[in-house]
Amino acid sequence: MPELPEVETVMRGLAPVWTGQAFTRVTLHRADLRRPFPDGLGQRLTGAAIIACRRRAKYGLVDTDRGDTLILHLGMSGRMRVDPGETAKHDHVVFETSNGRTVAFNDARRFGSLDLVATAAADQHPLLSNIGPEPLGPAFGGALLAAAFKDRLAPAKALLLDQRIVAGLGNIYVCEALFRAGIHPARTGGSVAKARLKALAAAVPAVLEEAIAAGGSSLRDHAAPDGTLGYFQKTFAVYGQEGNACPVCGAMVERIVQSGRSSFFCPSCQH
DNA sequence: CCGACAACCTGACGGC
DNA sequence: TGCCGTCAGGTTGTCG
Repeated sequence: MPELPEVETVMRGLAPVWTGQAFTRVTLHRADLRRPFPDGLGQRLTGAAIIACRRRAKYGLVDTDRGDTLILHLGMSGRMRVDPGETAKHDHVVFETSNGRTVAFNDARRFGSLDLVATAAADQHPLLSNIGPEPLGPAFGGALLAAAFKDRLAPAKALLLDQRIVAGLGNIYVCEALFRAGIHPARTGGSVAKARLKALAAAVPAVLEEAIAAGGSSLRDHAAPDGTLGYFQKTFAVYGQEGNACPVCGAMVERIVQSGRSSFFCPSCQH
């Protein structure tokens, strides 16, 4: 569910609630999500002060003054419920902080995860060590895409989804970025023209920035009554638009399945 | 090394 | 109303 813009929005929402506060209580309602929680997670966090809330790829990182970093992944259905009032079904971990606030990690499908690692070694942790550059950072661009796509027979869709090439893209924003760049999702990486790669290098940060801006505005609205930080409503040009008109040319948006996942595209705009 | 696919788990939705 | 099949934003391991 949450891709880079959603995780970014969640961490920006968490930052003012948590930064500078200490965890006063961490309640675990189960021992695992996708993987077992680290040993002593609750005790190791309790009493620790939060220095920073940040993001790397689709992971949220919470640095503490004990030299530990909590690494959280929202999986497909994870949300952070701020001051939820009552505990709800699938509130697996509840964090209380010294400012009297409560945040519940809710994850119905339990594909999410929590890990606690040394801050200094976080980048070398197996979860993060093989992840490619941030698409909103300086290392991302046409040259990187050209190198990653060169001679590849895998479809462009699969390459953009590969976290080792570029961090944080998921099914939605890959579909949207390919649409903007005019690249058919099934086109092999190696056959994408240089000009299209350049367009793609511009489209990727553009769609992400717009999504973050939309998430930020919905965050200010605090639309969800329980303060849930998760993903936000946004309409997409092609994602989920099968059978609807392409916003650019009016042709009917199509859906194909690649590696078991839906790809949406405009057959007239994308080649 | 590369690419496809099943598996993990629950909920929402459409059809009958 | 209820049951069943299908699908969902991610990641990881296995197989050919």
